[in-house]
This record gives sequence, structure tokens and C-alpha cells, in this order.
Amino acid sequence: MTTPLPKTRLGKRSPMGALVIAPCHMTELLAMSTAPPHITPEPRPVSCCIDVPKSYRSPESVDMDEMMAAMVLTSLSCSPIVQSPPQRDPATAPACRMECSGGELSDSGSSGYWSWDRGSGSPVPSPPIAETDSLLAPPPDEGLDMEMEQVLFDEPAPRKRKNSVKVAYRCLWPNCGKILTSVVGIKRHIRTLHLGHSSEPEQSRREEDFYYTEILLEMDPTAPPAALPAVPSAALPANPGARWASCTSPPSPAQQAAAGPGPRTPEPAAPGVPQPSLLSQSAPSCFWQVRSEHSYQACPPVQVLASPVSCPWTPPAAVLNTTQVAPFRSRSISVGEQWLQQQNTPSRHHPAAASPPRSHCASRRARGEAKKCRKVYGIEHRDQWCTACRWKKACQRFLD
DNA sequence: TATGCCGGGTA
DNA sequence: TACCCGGCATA
Repeated sequence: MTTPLPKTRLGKRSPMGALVIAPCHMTELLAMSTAPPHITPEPRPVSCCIDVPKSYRSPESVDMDEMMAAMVLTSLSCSPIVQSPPQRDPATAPACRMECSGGELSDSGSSGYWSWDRGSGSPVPSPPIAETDSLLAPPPDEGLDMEMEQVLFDEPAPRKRKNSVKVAYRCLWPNCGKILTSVVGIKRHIRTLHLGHSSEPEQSRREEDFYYTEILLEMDPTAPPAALPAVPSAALPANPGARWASCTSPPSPAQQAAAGPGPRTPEPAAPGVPQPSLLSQSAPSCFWQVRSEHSYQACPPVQVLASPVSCPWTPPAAVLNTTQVAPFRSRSISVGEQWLQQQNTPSRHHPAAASPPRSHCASRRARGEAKKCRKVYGIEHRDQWCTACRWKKACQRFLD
């Protein structure tokens, strides 16, 4: 699953030469997507796939999870800087401004965890979007808008950030790493210490976004240290591809699929994927869910114990044993497997147990092993049959 | 396909 | 009630 790193029209060049996406642009996108269509009076072609310069593509294959995570991170981060072009619909601008200004980050819609549940962990890769030459130019292509809108709005509502998480901002300037708890502080820090051109407030303010990242400090004492979100590597200036002002890394699609609601994919998280504690905690519940869903199948004692000889498969007793004794978190023999085993098990001794529930079959006498009159005497000597056999009734001479 | 036998019909 | 048979399930 390889997808080139999507480039958005929101992408722009940071002073360090890396393609960055203004943190607030996702919010803008959100607002714009909900705005009336008259925002873009002139019809513009919607491109599904735009060539991207090779230099901006991921060299090999960008992991889809990383890409999605990066996109989500971008959406999660919210910068006070509003790259609001003057031509934008004023109705949409306040939304972003309100959310992004004020020196304090708003948690609305920008925090929590996104659920990438679409397609059960197989999100649709976004086509690469050409980088626009002008940063403040109106969006030349709505392809991304549609794409992102699709991505953003088809997803379930983002969950709110937990109260135990505190937001902080870390300076990404090389060899700095200063962490402040307010946007104003971190911006001032960057502007005064690193950028040093406070005389250009507009420009510097814009650049400040590139040099800090939002991090979340886990305040829950019970959470293991692994729950502490690390600053995404993509946000570091060292990353040649892109730098994202971002906050915590959301779970990967696979993890989301494992932790997401619904029993659609009750599989544990993909092996090898680092498991944040929050996700790892959710994994056992999936197992439990699987078990509880099928407990009606697994729990009733299967009466195949009486026929240990005729079953060349796993001994039923062992199956029962495993199912009932297995601890919660271990993967016992799945109910489906048991069902398959039962289906494959010759049911000569218990036809009613393996056959579909039929009231008719319940009362019907099982065919006996003993030979009946027909077999013994043959059809030629029907006169020697017992009366029942002659009458096509249950044989009374050779009882089972 | 052969066999066992249930359920129903008929005399 | 005795007898017969269609039809279904199973081996």
C-alpha cells in the first residue's frame, strides 16, 4: 500500500525549504467545505490526479498510516495564524479566525482522535495535489477540497480530547526544544529568539508556525509512559519531505480498525505496530466481544462427546476444554472453527445435532444400525417381513 | 441409490 | 384397524 505523499494546495514553502501545510488550513478547509458554493464562482477543473514533482514525493513508499496520520495531525493542529486570503468568503473566515486566534488553542474539532474507519483500515489514498506557486493565491483546484472534504466529513465525529491531556507547544528550532504551554508564549519565543525580526510581524508570525509543534502531555498518572505522545518525526525540520505542525499522532488505520466501534473487524492490532496504551487496552475488549457474540454457540455443551471414534478431527472434548478453560485474552479456538469442525464431523450418531433445526427431524426416529426385514429377507421375500416392514413402518422384528 | 420410516390415505 | 404408499432423511 504505497501512496505518494499528498500535496495540497495549502502546501507552501517554509523558510527552510520544506513543504509545510499551515496548521490552520485544515480548519479553513473544513469551513470552506461547508460554505455555499458561490465561494468559487469560476468553474475549475477537478483533478483526480495531479503530477507531483518527484522531489516532493516520498522516495519509496510512504506508509499509508503515516500519511494518514500526518494528514490527521495537520487537521488536529490549530495555529493562531490565519492564512486568510482576502478573497475568501467572509462567512467562512471568522470560523477559522475564531478558532485560531486569541492566543489560546481551541479544542473544538482539533483534538481527540480521528477515526479512520473507512473501508476497515483501507483508506482511499488521496491523489497528490500540485503545489501552487502562490501561497496566498486562491485555490486553483478544488480536487483537494473534495478529497479532503470526503475524508473529513465521512468520518465519524472526532472524539474530544481527554481531560487528562494537557496541551503544550514545543519549539522545533534546532537545538532548542523549548516547551511552553501557550501558543502566545511559544510564538513569542520563536519570534524573538529565533526569527528575530519582530519588525515584520506578519511575516514572522507566519513563520512561527513552522517552528513549533503542539504536543500533548498525558496527565493521567495511571497511563504508562508510552501513552505520552511523541512529537511526530514529520514535524521536525530535519524531515526533508514535509514538516507538519502537529500534535499527537493518531492511531494508525489498523489500530483504529481494531479499536473502532463495531465488531466488523474484531482483529487485534496489526503485529509489529507500536501500540499506544490506549489502543492496547482496547484490544482485549475485541476478543471479549468476539467471545460474547458467539457465546451462545460455544457455551452449550456439544453432545459430540459420545462419539469419540467417529471424529477424526480435533477431539470434541478437547475443543470444549479449550473453549471453556481458555483465558479471556488468549485466542481460543474460534467459534467459527468449532462450527466448521462440527459441520465436518460425521454426524451419523447425532444427525439432529448437526442438521438444521427441523421440528420434523426432531421426532423422526434415527435410522438404526441393525438390518431390517427388507435387508434380511430381501424384497423378493417380502412375505417374510414383519408387519411393520411390510407396512413401511418401523421394523419390529429387528429392533435397534 | 438403497434403505428406513413417518405421515397420511383408503378400505 | 389393517394395509398401503408418497415422500423425506439418511447411509
